[in-house]
Amino acid sequence: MNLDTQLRASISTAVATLFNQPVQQLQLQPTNAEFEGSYTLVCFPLTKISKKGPEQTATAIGEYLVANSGIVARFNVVKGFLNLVITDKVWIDVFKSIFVDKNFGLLPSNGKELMVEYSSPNTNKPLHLGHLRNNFLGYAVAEIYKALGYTVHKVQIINDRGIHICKSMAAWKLLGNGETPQSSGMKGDKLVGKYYVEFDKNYKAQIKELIDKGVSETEAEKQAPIMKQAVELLQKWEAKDVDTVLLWKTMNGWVYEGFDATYKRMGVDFEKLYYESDTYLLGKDEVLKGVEKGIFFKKEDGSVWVDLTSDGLDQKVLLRADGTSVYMTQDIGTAILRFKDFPKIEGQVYTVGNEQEYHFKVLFLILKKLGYSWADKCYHLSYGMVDLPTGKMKSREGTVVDADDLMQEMADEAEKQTRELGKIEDLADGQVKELSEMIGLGALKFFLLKVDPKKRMLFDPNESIQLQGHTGPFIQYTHARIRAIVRKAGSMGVKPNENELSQVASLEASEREVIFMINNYINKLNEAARDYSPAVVANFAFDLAKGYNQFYQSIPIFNESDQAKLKFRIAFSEVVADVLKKSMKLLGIEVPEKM
RNA sequence: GGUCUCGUAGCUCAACUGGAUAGAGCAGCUGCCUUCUAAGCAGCAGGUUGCUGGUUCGAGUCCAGCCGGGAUCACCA
Repeated sequence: MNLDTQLRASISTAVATLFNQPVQQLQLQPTNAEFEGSYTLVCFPLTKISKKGPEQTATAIGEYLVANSGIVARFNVVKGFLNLVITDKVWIDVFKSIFVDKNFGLLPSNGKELMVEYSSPNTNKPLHLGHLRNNFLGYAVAEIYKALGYTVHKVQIINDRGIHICKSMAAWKLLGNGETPQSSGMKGDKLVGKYYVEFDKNYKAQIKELIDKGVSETEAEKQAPIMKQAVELLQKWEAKDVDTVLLWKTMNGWVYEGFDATYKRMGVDFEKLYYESDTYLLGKDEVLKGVEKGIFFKKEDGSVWVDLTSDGLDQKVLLRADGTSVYMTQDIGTAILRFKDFPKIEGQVYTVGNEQEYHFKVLFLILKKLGYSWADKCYHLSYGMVDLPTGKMKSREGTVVDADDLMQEMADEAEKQTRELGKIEDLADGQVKELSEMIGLGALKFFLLKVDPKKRMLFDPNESIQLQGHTGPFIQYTHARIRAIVRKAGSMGVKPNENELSQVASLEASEREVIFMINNYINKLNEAARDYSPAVVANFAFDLAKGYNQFYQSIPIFNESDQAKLKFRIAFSEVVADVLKKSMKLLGIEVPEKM
């Protein structure tokens, strides 16, 4: 049985026996480093039923546990805090059960299914730093749920239609001279992005020209020829004009080739792709049904609205006066479609920036009003913006950090630092590249994931490229160093086995602490899943690596003459490496055997 | 203006959801490589948790009011 639950059960029995009262909630927490013990019971809440002071209550429980539980060696009481020392035998048993469990950290299927949407870019420009946070977050959340036994469907909706792509198309037609990724050697998404920028430049120039001629600004924005062409392309596209659709397909195709390369390097994947061009007409029927049922209402001009004022929100349009859909309508339709495609999912997670919080609040309310019970299980994984030291990223000011460029810079920097440290002598060329990629991306992913998703964060390039301290490479390094120990043990013929582990009589403090952390791994995964926060896992991995390094530095493993202890420490090291690897894997970060 | 959100060491972030003397990393200073990888470890220094009240055994955390950032309130997506 799990030590946690065992301890809780013992305490419950103690309280029930001593005070003749059932317990409600036990407040059990890790003991602060300054006191002896591993678990601490907060006794203030128990004084009501014990009818004694906090110290006496704690002492009574402590004495009972030492006498009866079989797992508590001794205790100390500081104010109302009961610090419990668990016997080393119990810790060794805990470790043993983890050591023999080859699937430790991976729960068996719980039969539940979940959908996670992330990425969901527009197809008119390349992916940037903001998308990286989005993708790493969505991917990691999906992986964390998988580890907890869920079947997870990763999806995205690609915004492949609309005025934005028509702008790139208009500029390409006008200025492209038939340029293609092949003819220019440019990555497809970059090429289309280039024409999006071209559009903007020309558009601005044309507006200025018109204003100089005395046209008003709002009028100039409409009259600019290049904008007129973009709008015309959008209309033609909606009318399924053959040439326009062909150009649209071609240019989107370029973008997808580019995206695929970027996703591959990022290490993310998707089970199913939804395209806005397929779904943008969905939802209208649902809205009309809603009107019949009286959930929505129609205004005189024919537009359809939902009234959310009783929920503290506003009125929101769902169909325009001309009967066409808006973004919300489409999202209603897509949500319903997804539950038809995957009937067993119990909910959806939308990984979308926090500027759309209002939108999702409204969406989920509407779905609930329409009678879909799963609306309660839809969650907007709302993450904060990534700021640069210079402020916000702005495409117009050219301060956008490109995803491909950034990944390359990280890998280059990793290689540079690896060379400086003189660590590549025993590696072949190909291995250097592979290692640099692993370290560079590890640094980047960890940097973006270690922060609570909900909070906006600062991306300082100089800091992100750091490979020491609170970083991914620190954890990768710890893993590699442990693997070197395990290899050495193997070559010496030291092979730990289950039975010998019990021959160890006592543990060092650093060993106890690390076992405590490993034993807490599943709790941390649950916490991360509950909060949709990979940062919990990232910080767990960091703490574990740090804890192990303290052990490593204070105890020279191979100096140990006691064979049982030596073998225990090899097994112990192996398990730490394994848990580091597994937890990092959930973040999409690989760990090396050597570095 | 309404709603939401954030404010913690010089900087970047934690704080197990109300618990003990608020912790890490970076930057700064001091030690530790003839023994398993120093991308490491140990230590020093750094704080009125934006401000003022309130709730209680106990508040960075909950409530109210200020101050200061940000987001959002389209027949855009």
